[in-house]
Amino acid sequence: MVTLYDVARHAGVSIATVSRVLHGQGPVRDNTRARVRSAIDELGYVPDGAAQSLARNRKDVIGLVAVEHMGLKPDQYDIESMSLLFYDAVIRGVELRIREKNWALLINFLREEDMPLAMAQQEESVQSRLLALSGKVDGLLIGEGILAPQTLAKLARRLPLVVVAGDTAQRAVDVVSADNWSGAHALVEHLVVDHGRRRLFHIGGPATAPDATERRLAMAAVIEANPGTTLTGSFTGLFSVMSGREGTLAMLAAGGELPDALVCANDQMAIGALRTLAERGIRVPDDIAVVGFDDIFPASLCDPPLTTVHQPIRKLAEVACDRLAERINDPTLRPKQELLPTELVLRSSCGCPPGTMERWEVRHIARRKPAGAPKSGRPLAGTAAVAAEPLTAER
Amino acid sequence: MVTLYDVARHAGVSIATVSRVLHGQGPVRDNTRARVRSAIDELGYVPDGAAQSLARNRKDVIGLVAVEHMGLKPDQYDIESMSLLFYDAVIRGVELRIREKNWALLINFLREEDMPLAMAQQEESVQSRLLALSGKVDGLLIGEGILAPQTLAKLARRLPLVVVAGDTAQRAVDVVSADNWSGAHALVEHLVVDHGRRRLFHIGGPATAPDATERRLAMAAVIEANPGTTLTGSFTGLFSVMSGREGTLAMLAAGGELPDALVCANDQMAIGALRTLAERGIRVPDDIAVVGFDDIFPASLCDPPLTTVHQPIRKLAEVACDRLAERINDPTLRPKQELLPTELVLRSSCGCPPGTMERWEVRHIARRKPAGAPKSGRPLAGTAAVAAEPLTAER
DNA sequence: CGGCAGGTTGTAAACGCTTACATTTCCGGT
DNA sequence: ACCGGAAATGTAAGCGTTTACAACCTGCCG
Repeated sequence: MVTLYDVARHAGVSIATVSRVLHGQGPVRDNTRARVRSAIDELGYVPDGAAQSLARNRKDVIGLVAVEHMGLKPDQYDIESMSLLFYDAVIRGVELRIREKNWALLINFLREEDMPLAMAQQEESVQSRLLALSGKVDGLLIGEGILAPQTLAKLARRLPLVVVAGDTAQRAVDVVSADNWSGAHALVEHLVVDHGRRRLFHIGGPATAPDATERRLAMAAVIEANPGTTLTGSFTGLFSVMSGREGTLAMLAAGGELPDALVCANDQMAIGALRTLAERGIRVPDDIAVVGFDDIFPASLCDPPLTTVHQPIRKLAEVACDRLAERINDPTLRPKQELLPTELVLRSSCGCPPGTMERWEVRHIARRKPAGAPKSGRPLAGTAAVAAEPLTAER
Repeated sequence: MVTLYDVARHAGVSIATVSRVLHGQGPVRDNTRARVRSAIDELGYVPDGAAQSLARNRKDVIGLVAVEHMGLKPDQYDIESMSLLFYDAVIRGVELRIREKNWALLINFLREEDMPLAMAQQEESVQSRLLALSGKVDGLLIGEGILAPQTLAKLARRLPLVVVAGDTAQRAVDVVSADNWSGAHALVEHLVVDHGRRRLFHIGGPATAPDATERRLAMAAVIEANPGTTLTGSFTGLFSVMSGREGTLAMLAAGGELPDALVCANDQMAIGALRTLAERGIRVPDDIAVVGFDDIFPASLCDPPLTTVHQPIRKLAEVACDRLAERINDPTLRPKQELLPTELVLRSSCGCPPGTMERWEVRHIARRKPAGAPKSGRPLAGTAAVAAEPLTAER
């Protein structure tokens, strides 16, 4: 390994001078600089990142922790077919932003097998993974509601930390999220008010996902605000295409009259639903409307194109990075929670004529706290508002 | 910041003892261990990664450099709609593998704006980015044919390095790729032999992408081997949905009889083609067959479902990580090139009856070197075999 | 009771860099 | 020539770990 000393010796100067040349600061005579430069590339010298970090007391690396919901059996995890797309876009957005700052990005996935919130032992293992990670970075971007709030707060005390796409009710840490509630509210309202769909079925996300909870609560709010509208049933999925299929099958198995609309907590599940309905010969949107959330790439490709809510992922990433940078600069900052506006994307799976496809920015809607909002220790479970309705297909 | 010294003082021992407790090696009396342990979590101590790396002389971090082809204008880069999916899956696969080794993953995207191979100045900037990166990692996984072979070889001399999805003709470095040639060969042969499609149009990938070149050459080989088969034209795209659209429009603009089949170098472009054809009222596969490559998630969702070639991405990632680990252990190893088998995925866009959808593993096909194989300095351009055919729509 | 082998703990030297401070060199003005 | 000060360069002290080696116990045997 070539070190500063080698370069210095080769150029006949001291290591301080080499360092000065490397960083272009401090006065160096032109011909010295030239000598050092040529020594550097003759030897192929590259500064050691670890040593630099140690000396500078900063690493210029931030970490991103993404959460992945998966089937119960670890071996069901099928990378090839299950790009979640949301975090993929977040990763790209973050990378795009931090390269301007000359930082590097360390990524880490937390899969559900890693984090059944129930099992203390595994929670421990997640924590130790995060601690190890935290030794290698200057700050952490952390997805969703992986960790119990107190754990999060504890981690935040040790390390600059911004929660991405998490629960903005969290007041002890920085959070940047899309406005899931308003988006979902606008979406369901569109179904109910504009298309007159009254009988709704919900395929929700995992209880551990705060965004899924937001969407569920928004749906409940619309139902409550529109007499005559009912939730005919719901199903709790894992955000996967397969979950969408299972939820749809559960809905059909319940028998009775078909609901007017199927509201899925994300696009993957909506896609699973579309395919399952197509197999059964059920027409969308004629027999039943289907909507998703996220506006992932394939959403515009299905048949019919999926009405959904667009998440401002790039913006999300940018804001999160900037917030993290601020916090790294000044760890004493008061935590902020920021909600980014979402957009309704009307395609035809909701009943809109094909080609509507305009995007409407969803204005933030002042959110009325649901009456039965849970104040429990396990945060964000918050199914209360919906669970009050009869559930025909609960898992 | 809490250091080893703080812990040592707090526990009334020396830093060496604390270090021993941390790593469970070297004999430590039980009650000392307990004292240290409790000091550690009272103080919330976490070892500093930089200092560890420096002392241990290894970083336990590897880098992944992904290549992204994009529109000419940087601001066309639209994260939300343009997850490339291939590297997303690679990232997941790599992360899954290296976590077993307790390594971390540093990711870096090289976008085309970063690397117009023509412009020496920018090539410089890419190199400096890679050098900076190389100071922070123990080894590098590097995508595709980003760098000129000599640059790659130079980098490989400094740092353990494995090329992922690159050109296996490269003999100076480790390469792990899917067998693009055999996959594309089997796919096109299926169109020609099984479905009797004779007049083919090609929408290819960027000249800088070795996999695109492989696919193009395989197609040329099938055409050459089957008299009566012709290439009616081709278009060079950027692997994006939009490119697929443009290619299709170019094909249509050329006028004359519609080709029998449209062979796209990846699924995104095939999807763009499908949508464009649908708009024009052209039926697939009745009027024209369309096939893609990669088998990304949305490929099974389009209408009609896309016949394509499945890439063993997870396997690719695993093998690449293992190879890198070997090389890190022993940098003197002779470079190996490995080709992973691909699978034909027959859906209905090629003319197969719906529901065929079996996967056939594509056996490796002994590849006959194309006659006009370029030995030029600019590697992998290799359009020769196809360029011999008349091109109705070249860009 | 001395000595010795283990087991246990402490000391100090790296690791490769940055940077405050000390030292030398250079230059123009007298 | 000489001097002062600015410019250029060198010296050395960290940064927080790991780890070879030295030093110290402890208890047991002779």
